[in-house]
Formats: sequence, structure tokens, C-alpha cells
Amino acid sequence: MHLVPIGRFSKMTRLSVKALRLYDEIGLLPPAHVDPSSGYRYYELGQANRAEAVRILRSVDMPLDEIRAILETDDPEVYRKRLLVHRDRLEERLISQERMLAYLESLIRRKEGVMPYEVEITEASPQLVAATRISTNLRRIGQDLAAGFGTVVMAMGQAGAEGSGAPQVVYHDVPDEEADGDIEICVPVDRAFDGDEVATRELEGGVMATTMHHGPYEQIAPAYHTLTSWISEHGHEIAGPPRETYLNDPQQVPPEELLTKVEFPIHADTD
Amino acid sequence: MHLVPIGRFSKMTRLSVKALRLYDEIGLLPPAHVDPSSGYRYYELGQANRAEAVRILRSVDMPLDEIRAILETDDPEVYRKRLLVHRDRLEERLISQERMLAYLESLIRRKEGVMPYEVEITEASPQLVAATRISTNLRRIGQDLAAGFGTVVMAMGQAGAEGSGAPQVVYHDVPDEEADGDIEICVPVDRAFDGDEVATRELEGGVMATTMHHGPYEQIAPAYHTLTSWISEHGHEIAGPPRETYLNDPQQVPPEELLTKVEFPIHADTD
DNA sequence: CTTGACTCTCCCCCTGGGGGAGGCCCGACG
DNA sequence: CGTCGGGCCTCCCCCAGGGGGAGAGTCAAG
Repeated sequence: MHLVPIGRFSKMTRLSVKALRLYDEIGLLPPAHVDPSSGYRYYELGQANRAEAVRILRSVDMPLDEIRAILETDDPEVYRKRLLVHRDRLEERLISQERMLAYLESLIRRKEGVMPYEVEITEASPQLVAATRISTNLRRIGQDLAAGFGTVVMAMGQAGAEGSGAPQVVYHDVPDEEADGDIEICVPVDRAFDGDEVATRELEGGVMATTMHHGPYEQIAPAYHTLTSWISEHGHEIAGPPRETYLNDPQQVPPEELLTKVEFPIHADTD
Repeated sequence: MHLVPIGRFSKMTRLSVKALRLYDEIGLLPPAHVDPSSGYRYYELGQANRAEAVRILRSVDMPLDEIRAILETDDPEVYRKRLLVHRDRLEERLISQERMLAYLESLIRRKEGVMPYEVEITEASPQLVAATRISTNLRRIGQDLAAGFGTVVMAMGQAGAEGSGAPQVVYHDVPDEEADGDIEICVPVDRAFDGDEVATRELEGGVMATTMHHGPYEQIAPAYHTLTSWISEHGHEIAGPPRETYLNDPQQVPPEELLTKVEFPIHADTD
């Protein structure tokens, strides 16, 4: 029964001494013998195989407690099942890495590192729109908006009304990532009608602080930040809920080319 | 100049309060104003854009200090260059993830979770071999072995000797990951010759503890561990340097099918 | 004025070890 | 039998990027 101290065992197994001590501490690979007076750890040669298994599983980034669990079982089926679980996790990480990389590429391709939003004051005239209100959050907003526009367009068709401008959305609440917010889906129409879910109303006009967002919808936040800070810096005041106008169709152009007008109704500076 | 406390700023930017406090602490995103008496942090609306940039760069897993560095520069070229540096890092991680995944798949496909090595005692007869000695470590051993066998085969050709068995390697030292070890490359031959680098000699026979490794060479370590612990457990003693015999050709079969015989010369138990 | 929601600073926690200080211990050599 | 150099011990701090929570102070609306 050959016993070797930690340093030689470390060389045999290519696990660092620090790691071996850690694996002892958490009970993953306790030495066969520990000298009670000196505290020296002594390993049996046969333990090197378990150490090798640990090293292999660590090399695929399996957490230590799972390694312990997986080495506890003798059933090859269970063993394989746990490996499969870990494989799924690795795969997930791989995909998320790929997504990050792709996103980063898109950031690199974009001309400007910072997005220069230009804010203008415009005057909007009141507009007759067919509208419906829904409640959604930032995670569902894509599907919910698409569905909402579908509803409105259906109602317009049934009422025999024609669209007469780009679709808009009024954000009565600011929807959170999780928490729902109240939003109003509007399509300008040529004549009034009424209905259960969808009805026409006059969308208010007035003085607006306006900017244009160019790119995917998910990246629209800075437009809002720029607008609100511009408004407060110029001494104006927000007079109502913001609205977005979708100037082209996400079905027809790639996300990088989407154009969205963002507006806040304001009371002009009265200083 | 609208100032908002940390909670509202957190909602606006979708950065957690904890994260915002951290970013303040490290100087990445200090609030526009900190109340000296209460310590309350107040942010300007315009800071939300910087916060958004931080969020985006964090979402691609850029370290905080690099985000700080990248946001310091106005030059779009420098900006893009730093993004490229980070992209390379992400790519590297992606590749390493892929490697891990592939390795894990190979572990899953393997029938047995643990490798059952069977150790036998065999009697080897002495053998005439053409041999050369080289010094290498575990990182270079693949190339160095290939080159070494090339040297030996060349010398055999020049001497007009024919190979008469599977190539072997005797490990006079155990090479470390980094530290070089002394190893001897041997090819059995049908007649003796002499030379500068390569010469024939009689490879010792005797009693051997033998096992067979089935699979890629990198995973041979457990074979050694099993052998050495088997030897000590059975009360034998190691009588010389171990040797490996390569029973098939890595050029012709995939790594999973490689067969390597591993042997330790022993003094049989004299109890 | 009170109350409830915010916010503050500390402190510990996670993973998987690395680096080092200060102090015993072991074994090989003389 | 001593002794000396390298091995080994425990303890503590460190990394990134926050999360969770305790205990206490603050702000704003009714």
C-alpha cells in the first residue's frame, strides 16, 4: 500500500496542490490517510484514477459538486444521464456565447460608437386614428404589438375604413421588463367608426420633442433617455405620454434599417 | 436638470441597484450628485445613455474596467479597435466551449464511464531494438515521438535493417507537463547495427505487469495509475522504467481506436 | 406627524482556486 | 545523530460581478 504525499500526487495527477487541498476540504477527493499530528495528506496510488476523472470532468467545466455526485454512482446509465445534463448546459452557454459574439459584431459594424440623436421641436396636428389598448411588458411586447396591429387592421377592414398613415403606439405607462404597462395601438384612418375593442378617436396634436431611432427596436432606450434629458435640460415639461411612429415595416426591412420616430408632447418653455 | 434617485434610475436603465452602486464605486458611472448628508445618489436623466452603453457592453460580457476604458475615448477608431479585441476574446472562449462540448460528447459516447483496466503478469523475452533517446515534455511529446520514430526508421533504412515488431517507447523519466523527461524510442529490428544517434541494443525482458490502453494517447494516465497501484497492492516491486508498445498506427486509425500496451518490469512478490 | 417605501453602509456569499506569510516536518546527506 | 533545504501545514486575502440581507437613516404623501 504505497502512500504518496501531496506534492508527488499533484505531479502524478496534474492537479495543483491547491486544488487537491480544496478537493479534500469539500470531500471530493480525501486523501487515504492524514497524519493526525502533522496534518500531512497521504494518497494511495489507486486514488490517482479518481483524481484523473475529476481532472477530466473539470476540464469540461463541470462544477465540483456535480463531479462528486457523478462519481458517487456506479450505474453507467445514471452516469451518462448526468453527462448529458451537463452537455445541455454547455450547449446553452455555447449558444449564448454565439449570440454575444453576433451582437458584438453588430456593434462593431455600426458606424458610430455612440448614437447621436438629434432632437427637434415639431408641431403635430391632431389625427383620427383607430385604436385599441393593451397591456404588456418588454418581454412580450414584440408579439403583443404584432397581434394588436392585426386586431386594429381587422377592425378597420370590417368597418370599411382605410389606413392613412404610419402606425403609431402611445405609451400611457412605461412598461417594465416584467411589469405590464398600458399601451395604445393606433392606425391613422380616413373615417371614424366604433367597436368593442377597436374604436376611432382623435389623437392629440401639439408641440412635440421629436427624435428618430435608426435600428432594431430593442435598442430604442437611448432615444428615450436623450429625449427626456433634452426636455428637462431645455426647461420644457412633458405634457403627455410619449408615442412612437413606425416608418417602415419590420417584415420588409432588416432590424438595422428600421426607422422609428419617438415623440414626447411638451409644454414649451415658459421662462 | 432633472435628478432621479437610484431606484428610478435603475428602472429606467434596467441596471440593478446593486450594479449601479458598484459602478459608482469603481468610477464607471458616478451619479451626478450625491447628497453629502444622506449619501443618497441622484442621477441626471442624460446619464441614462452612458448607463445604456454600459448595459450593452456588459451584455456581451466585457469586463468593467474595459468598459470604463472604452467609454473614455471619443475616437470611433479606437472604440472599434477595442471592440475587436473583445471580439477576439469572445471567439476564443467560443472555441474553447466548442472543444469542451466535443470532448464531453466523446465521454458520453464511450461505453464505460470508468475505464476498467485489467492487469496481467506476462513474461517478456529480450528483444533486439534500434533505439534513440530524446528528451521531451508532455506538451511536445506528440511531435517529438513522431520525429523520433522518423529518425529511427531512417537509420534502419540506411543500415539495411528491417523492422520486426511494434514500435515501443521506454520512459526512463516520467516527463512532466512542463519539465522534460528522458525517453527512449525503440523499434524491434532483425539485425544489429551501430550509429551516431541511433544504435541497436538488447531491450531487457523479464516479468512484466501489463495492461492495455484503448483510446487516445492523452488519456493514458489512468493505465499508469492502475498499474502502479496494482503493483504496490500485490506486493510486487517496480524493477525498471515502464514501456509502451504501440499496437496500431495513429496515422491509420482514429484516436478512439488506438491500442497501447503499457508495461512495468517488476520483481515478483517474494513474500 | 406618521407611515411606508426608499436608500444608505456593511458584511457575507457564490466559483475555483492563486499567492503568500509564518511556522512545522521529513528525509537525505554528512 | 544532527542539520539543512525543500515540502507541507493552516490561515488569510484576492480575483469578477454582483446577490442577499441586516440595521439604520430619509423622503414624501396623506
